[in-house]
Amino acid sequence: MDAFFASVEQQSNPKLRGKPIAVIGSAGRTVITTRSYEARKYGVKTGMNLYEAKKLCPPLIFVIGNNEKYTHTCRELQKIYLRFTPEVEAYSIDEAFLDVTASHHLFGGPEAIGNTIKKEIKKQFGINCTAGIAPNILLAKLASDIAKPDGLKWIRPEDAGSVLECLPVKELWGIGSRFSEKLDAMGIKTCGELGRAPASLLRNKFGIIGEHLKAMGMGICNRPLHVHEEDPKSIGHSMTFDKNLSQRSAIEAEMLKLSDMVGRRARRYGFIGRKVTLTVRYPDFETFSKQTTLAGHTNHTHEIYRNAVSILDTIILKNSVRLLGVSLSSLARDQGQALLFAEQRKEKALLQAIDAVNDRHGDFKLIWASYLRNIAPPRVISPAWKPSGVRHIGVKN
DNA sequence: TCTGGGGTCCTAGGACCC
DNA sequence: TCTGGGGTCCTAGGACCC
Repeated sequence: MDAFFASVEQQSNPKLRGKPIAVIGSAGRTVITTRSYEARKYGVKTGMNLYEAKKLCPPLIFVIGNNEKYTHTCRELQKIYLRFTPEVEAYSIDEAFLDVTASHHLFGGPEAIGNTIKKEIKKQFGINCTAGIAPNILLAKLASDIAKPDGLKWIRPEDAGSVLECLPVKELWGIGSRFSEKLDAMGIKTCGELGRAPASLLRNKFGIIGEHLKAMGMGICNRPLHVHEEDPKSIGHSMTFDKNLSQRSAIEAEMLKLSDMVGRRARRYGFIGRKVTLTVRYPDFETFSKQTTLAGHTNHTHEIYRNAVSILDTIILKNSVRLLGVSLSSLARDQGQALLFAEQRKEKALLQAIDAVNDRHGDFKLIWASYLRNIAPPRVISPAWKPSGVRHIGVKN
């Protein structure tokens, strides 16, 4: 989708159409999540703080994101894609890969599919999207980037070389600012140059990734579509506070809330984890994390919390805290293993009862009193949200 | 009205084992 | 008259993505 969150907002509120708008979170400290094409002309970028954006674009209108609208639209979009092929990977909340190798002839070719999907989305939701067609997803992503907004581009195998020859390496999916700087320092600026660079040189400099880089420069990509949701590697939550925290009690209350959110999501999707990671960010943005490995797996709120606190006990905080994060990793599926101790069985029963209440009446309806004062309004949804699996968070089914 | 939140993968050093 | 080679797991940090 083109400027997905912003387009949805402009569609649902006609007064916003044709104007520079930016979708933001409701928290005190928030950034631009998506900006309309009208705002892009002024140089407003994703990740910018509001002050900076307003300075660049004085008429900019801030709109607090509405997660339900975006997730609902996302799910409806999946239905459209599935009319053309079962091979659909929901890559993020506004992006999907469709493998139409086996089905395109039924619909008049890939271009016809792209155009039909574009029309159908425009008709149903009033929003624009861009389709990229190519022999692999690296080039399909590139094609859609080139064709944005409201476009359709087909990079045929025989055209890949000429498209890539003069393209800056940074334009490729997987090459960010760091790699592009390092490549630049080696005299490699374009994909053409990257594709021709000696494999040994890239390997010495970047290890295994160096070989991937060369392949990318040549437009080669063998990544298959992830049609079926894969088991997650980690489940985590983090939060930037409106005001930096310095009191230990306030920090612990936030850690309990984050541990509860993590545990609840793990329980909902049937995962247990063996590593707990605590992330801390200071006001100067220095950020670090520490993790601990548990004796066994868990998804119990207080076991996650206790381990996070034990990590905190090993840290001498040198300043107040801007952000805290709690994450559970080394995940396994919860096979309902018997719990050894009566205390654990009791806690499990308690958590099941709490989860049942919250499933029925909404998140945070039944919580621990120690973080009662910490319930913040929901943050704007991560664009990496997926319509199924554990990334499906914070929104009612 | 200074800088969000959700992830994945890779690296490199150290502990530990046989 | 100096100290191998194979491996696993753990940890912290960095790069990338939406």
